[in-house]
Amino acid sequence: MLDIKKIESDFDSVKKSLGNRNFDVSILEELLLLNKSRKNLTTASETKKADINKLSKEIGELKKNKQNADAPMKQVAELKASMEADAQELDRVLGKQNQILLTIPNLPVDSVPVGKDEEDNKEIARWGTPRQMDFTPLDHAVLGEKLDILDFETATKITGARFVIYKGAAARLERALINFMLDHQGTKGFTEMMTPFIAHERSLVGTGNLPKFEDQLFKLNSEQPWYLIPTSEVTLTNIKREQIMEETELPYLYAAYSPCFRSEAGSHGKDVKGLIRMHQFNKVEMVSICSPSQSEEIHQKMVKSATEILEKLGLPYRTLALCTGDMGFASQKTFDLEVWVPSQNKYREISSISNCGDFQARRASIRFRTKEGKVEFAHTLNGSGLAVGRTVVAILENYQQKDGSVLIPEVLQSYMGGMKVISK
RNA sequence: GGAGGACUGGCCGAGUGGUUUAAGGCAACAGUUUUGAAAACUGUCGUGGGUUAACGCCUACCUGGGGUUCGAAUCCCUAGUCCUCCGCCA
Repeated sequence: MLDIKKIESDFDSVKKSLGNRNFDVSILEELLLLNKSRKNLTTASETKKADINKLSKEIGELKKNKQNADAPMKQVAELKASMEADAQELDRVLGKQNQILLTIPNLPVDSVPVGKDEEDNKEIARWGTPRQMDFTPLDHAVLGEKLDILDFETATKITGARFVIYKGAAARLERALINFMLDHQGTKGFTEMMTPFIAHERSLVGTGNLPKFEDQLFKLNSEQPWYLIPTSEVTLTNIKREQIMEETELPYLYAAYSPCFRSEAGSHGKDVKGLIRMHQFNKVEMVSICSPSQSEEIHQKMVKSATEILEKLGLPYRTLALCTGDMGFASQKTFDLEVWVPSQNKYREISSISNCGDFQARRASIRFRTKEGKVEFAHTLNGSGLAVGRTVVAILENYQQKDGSVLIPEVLQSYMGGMKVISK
C-alpha cells in the first residue's frame, strides 16, 4: 500500500512511476478528492464528538447533584444526529479510499529499468555454459515418463490437469533438493521455518495477493476465509504482522519449504506439458523483514544465496533485472533467475527475488522502533531459493545422457543415498 | 463435537455505568548521586487519525465487529483466541 500522504505531496512523480508499470493512473485524481473529503469529514465529526463528550460530562455532574439535565441532553441529541450523518459518509469515503489504495501497485525504485513487458528486462549476469549435446535433448516430461519417474496421467485421473505424481527416483530427487536447499539457506543465516499451508484472508491482504488477485488463489470452503498459500512468502511475511519490533532485532531472515497452490487462471495453453506450471508445486522460500537501511544489501544477499544453489548444482543460469512493466504488484525492485532448459533452447524462470520496500509492511502494519524511539515501517523481501519442481526440470534436462539416463549432480548424491544416476 | 471460564498498555495487574483524561508495579530510557557499577531518588515512558509554523489541542483504540445509553474497559449480541473438563483422533 502506498502512503496517501506521499501520493498527495509527490503527485506527479507517483503518477509517472505508476504509469511506467502499465497502471491506469486515472483513478489517482479520484483518490485525492476522496482524501480531501475524508479530512473534512473527520474534522467535522470529531469536533461534534468533542462537544458531545463535554456535554455528557456536564450531564453527569447535574445528575449527581440531582439537577435537571434536559437542556444539555437535548443539545446532545441534536449534535449526535448531525455527527452520525458525517460519520456515515466518512465510513463510505474511507472504505472507498482504502479499496482503491489496496489495488495500487508499489512504486519501482529509480534503478529499475523502464519498460513495457518481459522483452525489456535487462540481463545483468550469466553463469555457466549450456552443455553441448551430440543428440537431441528430450523434454523433461518425456524423459520422466520414459524413466517411469513422473506420472502425469495418473495424477490427472486422481485430481486433474496440472498435477503430477513423482515416483521412485524423482520423488527422492524432489525431497533431496528440498533438504539441500534448506541446508544451504541455513548456512547463509536464514532460520528454517515450517509454517501453515493455509492462510487467513488478512494475511493475503498483507502480502498483496488480496483483494486484487483472488482469482489466482484456491479458496477453501471453510467457515473462516481461508486460502491455500500460493507461496510461503505469505506466511513468513505475516509472522511480524501488526507488531512493533525493536530496531536491534532486525533483520529477520527466514527460509521455509512449502507446497505452493496456484489456480493458474488465465494461463490456459501456456506450458501445458510437464512440470513448469502446476497447480501445486514445492518451493523453498526466503523472506527477510528488516529496516530500510538494510534492505538493499539483504536483497543482494538473497540473490547471491539463490545463485549459489544453481552453481552448486552446476546449472547454467542468467540474472535479470525486471523492468517496470514486468514486476510483481508488491515489488519495488525484482531480480529473476532463469535456468537453462535445453529442450526449449532457452532460459526459464526458476527464482524471483523482490524487495517490497515498505509496501507490504504498510498493509500488514509491520513496524519497528528506531534507536531514537521513532516508529517506522519495516522493509520486506522475498525470493525463491528455489522453485523445486523447476529445478527438477533443469536437472533432468541438463544432466540427461544419450542413453536416456540422468546423472545426479554430485552435491545431491549424499541426499539420495549415494545414487549417481537415474536409469530405467 | 459438548460443558464451563477467561481476554485491560512491552509484561504483570486494579478497575462491574460518570475526576479512568486506564491506578499501581515490573521492564526500558534519561538525569542526579558514585572512582565505576549497584542501590536510591527524579523525570520520561502506547498507537493511529485530524488540526497547527510550532508548543499543543481534539479524536479513536481495554481481542475484532455490532448494539443499549446523555455517557461503556464496565451492560447486551456476535466472532476469534486461550485455559479447564468430557468425547473423538494422527
